[in-house]
Amino acid sequence: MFGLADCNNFFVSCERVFRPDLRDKPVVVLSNNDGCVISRSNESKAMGIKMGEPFFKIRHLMEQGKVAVFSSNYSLYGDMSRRVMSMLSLYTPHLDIYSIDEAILDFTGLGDADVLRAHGKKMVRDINKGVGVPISLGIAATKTLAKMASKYAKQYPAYEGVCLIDSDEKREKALQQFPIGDVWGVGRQMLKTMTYYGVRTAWDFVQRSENWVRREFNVNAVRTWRELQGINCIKIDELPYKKSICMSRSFPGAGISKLSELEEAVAYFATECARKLREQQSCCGQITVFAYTSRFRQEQPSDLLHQHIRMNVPTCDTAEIVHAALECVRRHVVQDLYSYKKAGVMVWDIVSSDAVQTLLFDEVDRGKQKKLIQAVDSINRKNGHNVVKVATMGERREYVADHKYVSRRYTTNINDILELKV
DNA sequence: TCTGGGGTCCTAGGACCC
DNA sequence: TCTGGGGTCCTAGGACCC
Repeated sequence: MFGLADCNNFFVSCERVFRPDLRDKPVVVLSNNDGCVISRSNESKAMGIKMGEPFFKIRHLMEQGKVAVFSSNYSLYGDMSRRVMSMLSLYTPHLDIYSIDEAILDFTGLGDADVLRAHGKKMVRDINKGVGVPISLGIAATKTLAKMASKYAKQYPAYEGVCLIDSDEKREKALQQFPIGDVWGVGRQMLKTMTYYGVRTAWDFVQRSENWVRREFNVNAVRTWRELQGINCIKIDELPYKKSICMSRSFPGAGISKLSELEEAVAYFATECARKLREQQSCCGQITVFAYTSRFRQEQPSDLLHQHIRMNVPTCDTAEIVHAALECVRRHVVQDLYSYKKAGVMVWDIVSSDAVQTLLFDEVDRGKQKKLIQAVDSINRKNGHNVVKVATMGERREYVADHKYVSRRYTTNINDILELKV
């Protein structure tokens, strides 16, 4: 049996831990640049605020005091996530962290349904008490079913946060009431096809033949189809390292028009990618740079920059990656008449640092380079992020723009710690 | 005026091999 | 009516997830 633990309205819940006055109030958390809504409390969902809704469309609600708004505070959410995960790991011999707010627990051999339910309820209570974040736990024979169960656990308060699917009868009932579009693995495109064929619930879906599923969709859909019938076939890999790393941002206001500004941003993104590569002891073989103008501003000239470079030898060296990224920018004709709203750097074709294929006629002294990187990393670790950096990055420290409603970093910055007045 | 960011996996089609 | 057969590897694009 698997347990799927999902934090309810995670970012909002994190904010509420330090703002108990907002417990039963409508709350939303915004994306970078205060762009759009990415987390909603149940109360804001009930008000009809949609996931991904642009902030400007609901600003009036905030101004009327009807909804509390927060900019995203990833230092806080990341730290709260670590706390939740570390508590979750106490309740299973094996924990797979699936995302910032979700994890899969292996409950194999832990006991019968009653034991599991009691175990799960204790876990949910303990985490609520220990971290302050509400959790929903679904338990079933497959991960897809457990995910479905966790949604039921969230939906019905009587379950006290835990829903268990442990018999064919329960599975059948659960499938019959579950909209097909809410099934894990069914996205927008698949939903369209399903609707066309009159498949409305998860139950309708499993009534179809395997051949039909394979014909209309692909092997992933077949896996989902099997999982819904209790056949375990989705493996969540704990990848030792990421296969691609991307760093990108939207620019606020009119965006960026000057080549020099675009270069600064790209140099910064490339620096961060290189740092993340080294963090997981890996090197990248290829580098992609992209930038584009607003897709919402039809009347302005539009442009798409998309260039990539293959490295002779996989690298994690900041200077080398920045250099390649800037080369990508310079290959493209950047004109002042374009306002780039978003840009980013992606590094991929990633290999482990100790498995790099070297080049016989390599022109770079990699030993020397390595020493330099280590020295720079060690200075930056001691003295702060990017204290030593490539000059192209300019004076700007980070590309976070508007975050007017950001909360304090209560748990990760000593200056932001809560003060109690007695 | 204002519309996020970061990932993985699969597939089709082309280039190549014998 | 007819066009050989069987492979691998690579890549771009599209699907999905949070």
